[in-house]
Amino acid sequence: MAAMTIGALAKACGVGVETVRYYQRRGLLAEPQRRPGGVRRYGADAVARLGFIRRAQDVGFTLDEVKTLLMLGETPNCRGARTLAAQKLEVVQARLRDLQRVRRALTELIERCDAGRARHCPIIESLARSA
Amino acid sequence: MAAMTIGALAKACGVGVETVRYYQRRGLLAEPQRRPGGVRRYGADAVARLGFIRRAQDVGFTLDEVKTLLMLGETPNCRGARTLAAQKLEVVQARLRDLQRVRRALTELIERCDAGRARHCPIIESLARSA
DNA sequence: CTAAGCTCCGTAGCCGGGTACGGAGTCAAG
DNA sequence: CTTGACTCCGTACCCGGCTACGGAGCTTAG
Repeated sequence: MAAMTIGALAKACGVGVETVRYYQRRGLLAEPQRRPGGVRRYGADAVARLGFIRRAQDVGFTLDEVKTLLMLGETPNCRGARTLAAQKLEVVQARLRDLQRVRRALTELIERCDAGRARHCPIIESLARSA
Repeated sequence: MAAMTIGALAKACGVGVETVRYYQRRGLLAEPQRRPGGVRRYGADAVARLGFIRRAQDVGFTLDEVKTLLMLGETPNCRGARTLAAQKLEVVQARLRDLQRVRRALTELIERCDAGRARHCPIIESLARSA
């Protein structure tokens, strides 16, 4: 049941083989035990850890931040993880504000275009004007 | 009044000299006239065009898309610009949805952390659980 | 035993949007 | 006429997160 090859682990977690090796190089996954011959053998713990990495990525942490979270998880330190999450939330909120501004701008461009009646393309004209 | 060097143009538009040269290589800015000696000389039209590029970038167009917009602007073709803007709006809206999901997730992590009383860090625990 | 298919490894390339380097030429002020 | 600031050019490098390559060696089904 345990003792999967790199390919089996990758498939179980929905990532590529190269990605697993890459995480190992980045220090996110520990070097596993090997069979004589050199082939990596993984257990259920590796599946869990890889899952952690993907979920942390999904909520917006970079691989370096995920690495920090993993270290924090080993020596439980809630303050560190909370700080990291709060910082990330700030970044996400700033990006949300930016994108909302962009959405408003694009919506207006398109509306002006659909209002028709302009001699020149209102999208081009809008971008050509400063401020 | 006109006839600025690359440095003056860059400063006027708030970009770096290398950026102007880069836009030229990318075909976003036309190669300008040169003084004997080879120094580029720019007029007010270059300032306008560079401003167009920055504004279009600000609303989320990639440099390749900006290039397309600029071409559309020369042979006014409203349909092309409208299509590009509508596609970009779709992408922006999708990204907004993603980020809102991330914000919710992070907010929940932090709230759970602040609720206290857990034996282990709830942020780490949350990421460690699948689904 | 063989052949398919997985795994090993290091290194290089991809995307987008620049930034940095470095040696040579040019230009304007003092 | 010198000095210092600016410009010229091509090329290489940066970020993050993979993905591809290629020539080995290992493993397993038939």
